Amino acid sequence: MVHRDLPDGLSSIAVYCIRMHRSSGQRRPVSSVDVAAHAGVSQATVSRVLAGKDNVSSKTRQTVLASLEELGYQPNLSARALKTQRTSTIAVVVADITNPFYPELVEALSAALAERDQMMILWNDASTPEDDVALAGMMQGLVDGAVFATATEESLALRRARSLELPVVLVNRRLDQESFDSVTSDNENGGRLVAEYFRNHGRRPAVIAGPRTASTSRSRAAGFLDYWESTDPSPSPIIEYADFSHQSGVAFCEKMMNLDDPPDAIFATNDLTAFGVLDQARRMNVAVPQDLWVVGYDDIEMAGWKSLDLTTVAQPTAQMAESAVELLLERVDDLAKGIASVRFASELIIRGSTASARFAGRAE
Amino acid sequence: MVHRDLPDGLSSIAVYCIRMHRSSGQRRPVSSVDVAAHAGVSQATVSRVLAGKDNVSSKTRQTVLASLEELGYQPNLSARALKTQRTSTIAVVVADITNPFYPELVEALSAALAERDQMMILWNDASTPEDDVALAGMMQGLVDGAVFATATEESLALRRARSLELPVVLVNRRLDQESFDSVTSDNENGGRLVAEYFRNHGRRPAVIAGPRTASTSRSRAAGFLDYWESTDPSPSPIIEYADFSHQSGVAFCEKMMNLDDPPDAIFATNDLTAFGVLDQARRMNVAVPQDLWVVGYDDIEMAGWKSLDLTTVAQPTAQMAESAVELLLERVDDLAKGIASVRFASELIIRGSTASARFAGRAE
DNA sequence: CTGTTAGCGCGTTCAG
DNA sequence: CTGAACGCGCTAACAG
Repeated sequence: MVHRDLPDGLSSIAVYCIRMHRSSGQRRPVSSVDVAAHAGVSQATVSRVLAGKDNVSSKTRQTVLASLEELGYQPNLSARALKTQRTSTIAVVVADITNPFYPELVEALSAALAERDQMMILWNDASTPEDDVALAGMMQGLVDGAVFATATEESLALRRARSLELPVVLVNRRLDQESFDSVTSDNENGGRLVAEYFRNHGRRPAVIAGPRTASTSRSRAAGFLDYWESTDPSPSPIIEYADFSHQSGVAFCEKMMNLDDPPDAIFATNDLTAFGVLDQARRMNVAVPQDLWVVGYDDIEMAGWKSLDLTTVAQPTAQMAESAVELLLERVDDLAKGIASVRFASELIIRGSTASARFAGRAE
Repeated sequence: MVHRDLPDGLSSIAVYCIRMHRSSGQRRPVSSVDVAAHAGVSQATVSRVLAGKDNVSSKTRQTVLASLEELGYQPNLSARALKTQRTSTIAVVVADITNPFYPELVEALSAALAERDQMMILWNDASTPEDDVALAGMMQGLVDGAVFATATEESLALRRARSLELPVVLVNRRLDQESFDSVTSDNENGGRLVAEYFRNHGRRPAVIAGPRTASTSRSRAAGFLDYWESTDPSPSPIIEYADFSHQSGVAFCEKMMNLDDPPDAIFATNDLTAFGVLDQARRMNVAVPQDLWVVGYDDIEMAGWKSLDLTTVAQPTAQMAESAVELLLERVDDLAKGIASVRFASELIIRGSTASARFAGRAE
């Protein structure tokens, strides 16, 4: 420990020494007070240097920076948060991280947050309802806001967030009443693109959607059906609402292929379910795309794998994440600002699970 | 606000009213002081009730609980952390969340942590090196410990953690020098099982491993090669170290199939890479399993899909996560306790990418 | 330009 | 059994 003559820093030095002494057993991390004592300045000055304020002489600044370095100081974030009422931490709420769409979204969110020096707490909402308590606790003073990637109308967590007036943004999903900022892609149009594609190729499709409670399911299915019905008065395609799992696709495909007059195209409102459809088709020796076209939604990376090679609708995940984080941080700064809904365009990506790209050209 | 006659609570009440007043613009969350004022007790008593101490009369306890409920009190976790030096938050460090093995592990960790009332901060280590600074910051007072799922010898983050004396446990991977608790499955034996399986079926294999810096790659490959070389003095199989990506499998398979004397079996030390091998085989019209056997490692869920149907080595992910969390929390309680290495058994799961299960019976 | 002071909300002595 | 007082480490307002 450096010893200096100080005008009035004695008390600080005393504190420092005491701390050094009792530290024998359990070393405590170095605090800004320790640094101040070491540098022979007041703790406030250390704080100023840390904050990069300009009202510090360059000489003192050097001294402090040296002490900072030498002692290996790291700010205590809890203390800072307590004082500033800002944690620089954002919660990301996801229902099922094993659905491979979400890791891609989470990664994009993680990058967008890191870029803005925010930490990320991942909350797995799939768990039991009593987690609600923990969730509320978490939100109180632990995070500045939350990104919900799997919002449903009846989500407990979301209601909690609202009652706590926690800044929230919804990505991917949205709610009927626009009480939160949201970032989505144009799901209606995505569904419409698929319907149009099928229609132009004379296909007779069926649809396997996710749960009705998810806006993505509803919008994608609605976009599909609206187009379909508007272009042909004949009976609507079979549509079933299930969940977003692989198994749903398996079960639906089996059911369809066992019909007397099976459809020759299946639109799944997410890729994971579409993979289930592909799997079951393979198991039942139904040739894809000759006897069955399969289209998914999300364009997750696996959709491009040769073994799956799935035609699907792409959304700009990275941009959506970026936009969501931006919106959220704006709301953290100003809770009262107007609600924004950002919507990105979606795009049909044609692969081997439908006609070859060559034929698909006729789609438009 | 309920009004009561209080012996000495006046000052508290005053504080409470002031807060109510200036809250007009920006409502602040209710604190334990607010609750105390409302219940007509001291803040200390509220704290005692919250902590479930027994030295509170049941009458006061009722009053306080009622106020707690009525005001919708939520403890401020930053303040608690500052006081107790415990955040009840654990960092989970992962290199590449889009590798589908990790979401499964993360989910298991998330469940194990939730069960013990711990929050989870997800840290994506894949990012740039300057994140190291942020990482260090994060660890200082923000988390009680960290689970590293992707430890390599030269990991900056890990070195940081060590220098901060942050409690750490490694899952899945381990380091050469045993300076951290670790939980792995028996990777050597997993590799051995695959080698034995190939040997018993007269296959001439090649191996595509992950990076040398990852213990999983090394152990799995070593287990494979050790067995292979101990049972036959002829030239060792071709082995290549790459990364854990899908693309590595694609590239390796292409290279192998273009050899004059191509191998008729490929062992990839993780499933994602094995899928790449399968994809490329399909692209090159190499029949699996007739002309090429493919085996992966991890047994992620997709390995069981009909379109992929991959023979692989399974490890008990959930148990590993459980064990890791347990070990970590023990160390949080006692930083000085001895280092533990837990190792789980691994198991060969035979699917369609090698012989059918019927033939595979001969493996043992 | 710098030091002193006052809390942020909570847990924990120490009196009574 | 309960209340007053203190301090965790930090930021910010106020003096000088």
